[in-house]
Amino acid sequence: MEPALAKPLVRTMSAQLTALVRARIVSGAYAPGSALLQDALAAEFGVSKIPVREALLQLRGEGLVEVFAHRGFQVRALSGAEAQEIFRLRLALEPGAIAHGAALADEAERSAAEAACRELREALAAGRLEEAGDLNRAFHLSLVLPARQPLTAEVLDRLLTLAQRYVRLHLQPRGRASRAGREHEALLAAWLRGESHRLTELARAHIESTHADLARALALAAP
Amino acid sequence: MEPALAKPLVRTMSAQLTALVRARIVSGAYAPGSALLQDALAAEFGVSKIPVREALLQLRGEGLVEVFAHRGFQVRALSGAEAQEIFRLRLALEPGAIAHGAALADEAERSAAEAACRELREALAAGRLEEAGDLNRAFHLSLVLPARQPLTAEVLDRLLTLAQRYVRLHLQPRGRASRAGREHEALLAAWLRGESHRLTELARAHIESTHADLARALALAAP
DNA sequence: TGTAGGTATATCGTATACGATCTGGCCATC
DNA sequence: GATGGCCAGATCGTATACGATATACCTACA
Repeated sequence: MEPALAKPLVRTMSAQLTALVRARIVSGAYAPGSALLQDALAAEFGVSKIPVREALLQLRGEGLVEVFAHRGFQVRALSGAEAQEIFRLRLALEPGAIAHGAALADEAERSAAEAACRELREALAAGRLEEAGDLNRAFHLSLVLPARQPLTAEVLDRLLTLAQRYVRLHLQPRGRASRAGREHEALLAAWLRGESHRLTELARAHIESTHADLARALALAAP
Repeated sequence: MEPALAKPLVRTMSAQLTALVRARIVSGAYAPGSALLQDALAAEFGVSKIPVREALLQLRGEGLVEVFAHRGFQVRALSGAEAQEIFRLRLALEPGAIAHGAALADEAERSAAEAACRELREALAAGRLEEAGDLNRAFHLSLVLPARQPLTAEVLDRLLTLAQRYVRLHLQPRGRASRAGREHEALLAAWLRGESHRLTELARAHIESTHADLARALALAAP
């Protein structure tokens, strides 16, 4: 994978296509359940089917795409049950990882986290909701990466990416953005101070409040 | 992915190759760090490079293979740090998932878990260590699958697969197998009785003891 | 009129072929 | 004698091409 950890492989077509198609799925440009035709995508991007297939298979591994042998690929459908799982898994992993990150962060990583928080705040203030999803993920990751646990970071990165499609659904509510913003500031402050216990508590509360907002939005949207 | 959840896709070459190469990596037939040449593998299996590439990319997503653009694939190296992470993640996820599974298992799933435990025990008793790794993973999964949390099951399946290469390293010690066997029996008994609290405790203890044995073996093996 | 079977078409999965990229060694230069 | 650039070989990544598979429609028949 590499939703955001992408260091290698950016020199190949399939890697670029992976990033592009992932962005379109996460942003909703490719709707849940819609078909992803290899020939059509290849023609659209001006490449052959092979890098397209490799990209789609990669995204299948990330849980964004579903594949049916000899019948094609489609964007994975959303479901309340999956959302439950994503947030349950994040609750189990993220608070601890953030606390670890706080304990081990060096100066560069600390200012990177501050920068990520600021960029997210500014994007929300400017109403750039399109960027907000990626910036939110980047901020959360910036708190985790200093823990130097690459496998944990990768799992969390995937979960954050999966969560994005759901979070998008309830970003509209007026109050949501400002509350999330306050929670982010508090989280960052405790992280910078290394208040381990308070930090895990804040992280837990933030994930839970996000999930609660989402559950409410889903309940309103779907009968 | 589908180390063991493989329902679809078994009708394609790349899916079969994925399973085959995965088995060879997990069993140690392809040693950590060794190169995986596309042309050589294609020739060996009598297919073209394309399904080979797809299989290797899939295994990269599972964390068993590493890829360097334009330089090829290799079996991922082992490291004590990664082992730490794997077991830390399992500790965070598996006890809860097993407890959920116990609460929701139907009759068929209960006997499937019993069967998986028995097969593992018999393989160990017969000294069939090659099969033991897969059977151990299957047993752990059989406790989790009834929770009907596919994403959680997939994450755990991947972690169990990653763990296999490390566990193999310390399966030799005489006492290990019998202690693991006792732990499995106790785990299964509590699971069947639905003793949620005791169950999570047993699961935690089992994962920790496996990890402790491994850490000791690694300390002995590597300076 | 409803259902089973066969055929056409679209799409997939893989083989073949080829240009692109990397590595290692040789030679020129400092 | 060490350093830096060039060349050859091997390997990779992708385009093209083709056989394989599934779906949908259409026909024949109960």
